[in-house]
Amino acid sequence: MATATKTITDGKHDGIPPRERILATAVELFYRHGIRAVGVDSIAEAAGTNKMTLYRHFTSKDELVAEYLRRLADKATSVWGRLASQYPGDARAQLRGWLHEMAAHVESGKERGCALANAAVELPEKDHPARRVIEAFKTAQRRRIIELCSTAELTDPEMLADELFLLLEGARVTAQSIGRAGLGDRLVRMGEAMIAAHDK
Amino acid sequence: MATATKTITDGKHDGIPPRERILATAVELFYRHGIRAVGVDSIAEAAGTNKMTLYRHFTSKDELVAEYLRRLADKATSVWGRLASQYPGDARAQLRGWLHEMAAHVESGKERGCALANAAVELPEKDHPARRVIEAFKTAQRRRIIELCSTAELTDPEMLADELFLLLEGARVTAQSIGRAGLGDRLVRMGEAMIAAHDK
DNA sequence: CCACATAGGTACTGACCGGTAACACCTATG
DNA sequence: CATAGGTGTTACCGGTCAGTACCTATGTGG
Repeated sequence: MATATKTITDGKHDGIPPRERILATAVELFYRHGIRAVGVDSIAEAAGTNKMTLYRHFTSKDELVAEYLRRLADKATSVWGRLASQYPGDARAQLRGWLHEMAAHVESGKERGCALANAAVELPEKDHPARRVIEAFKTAQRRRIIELCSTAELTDPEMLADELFLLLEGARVTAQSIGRAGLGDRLVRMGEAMIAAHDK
Repeated sequence: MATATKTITDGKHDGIPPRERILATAVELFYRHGIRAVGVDSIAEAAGTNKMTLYRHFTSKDELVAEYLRRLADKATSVWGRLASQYPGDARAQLRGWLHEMAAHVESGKERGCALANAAVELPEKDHPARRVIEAFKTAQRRRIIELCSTAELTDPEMLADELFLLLEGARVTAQSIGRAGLGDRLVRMGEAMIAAHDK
């Protein structure tokens, strides 16, 4: 089991500091196998270091998990800026761009759902440090979509935003049970139809 | 930890056979705390029995998990029959009835998402016995909704069914991260709007 | 050249996990 | 009354888990 998971940050840790290697490895392993399924030992080893060094950078596994989610949340949040600069001043194009991007992402390769949502399933204890990260991210995400629908001057923006938000959340869970064949295209069609239905 | 989880099937196991008590306890504990978080020992103890008896009825924990999911899948499937007899010959009423029921369920009490979907998140190994149960249930569920939309003579039944299906799947995951305050009402509004949009 | 911080390595603790062996019990049926 | 099958109880196995103690590099800045 230990030898089964090969080094992630590999070659020979090219001057990348251990904390970074550990986090990159955590992103890979936690997402792929689940948080509870991956031990800190496996992460340390796959990151080309050891448990002691891991515990010098993270006070506990729970904290490592929280950091792991924080990292993914930041990455997911960054797309809004990219879309804003890609379609400046065009809120609706940004919204549709997000829909298309998510649809492609859901259907592509190694999708295993939203890491934040998955973590919420795996960690029901409501005082877990990861909980704050998850709730903050999802709430912000929803707010952003509402705002986008609003500035795009679509009717009933909050309802449309919820429809789109839940549609995509649903798609990402469902991909894990039913599968993701053709899901991307269907997602785009449904999303576009919802947006069109809220055109003024 | 052992003493923390009190007996589920309690009073004094009123002639209920151990297998039944174990399964009932598994439904409770697996759903509430997650599958990986609950040991077979806890289940046996909370069921007022012990590990040996548990293993006399289930060949492994994985099999117990599969049975636990099978039980919930059957229960969820049974509502279709109930709705059919409640609104005989009226497919659209059955569909709307399902929507309302799910909305109420999502907002109510101790919702922690769909047990089947949660299990898919917790058990990514694709050869796990639970996987077959999950996939079969979700596929059948989707098919049933498509068929209902179809016989209700709504336009583009497959797309509408997917919209409703993903909307509710999304709602159940989201309830675990953002929370479920007011979600039921919003769910009904969105679902009704989707159905209305597919009226001929 | 030394001091100090950071990293790697090994070995350990104590708890828990899934699963099994051996044995005592209790009840129902012959 | 005898026997048999389902049940309860205890103890154990090997493995893994999160977390820590301790010691040895290695490198960097004074």
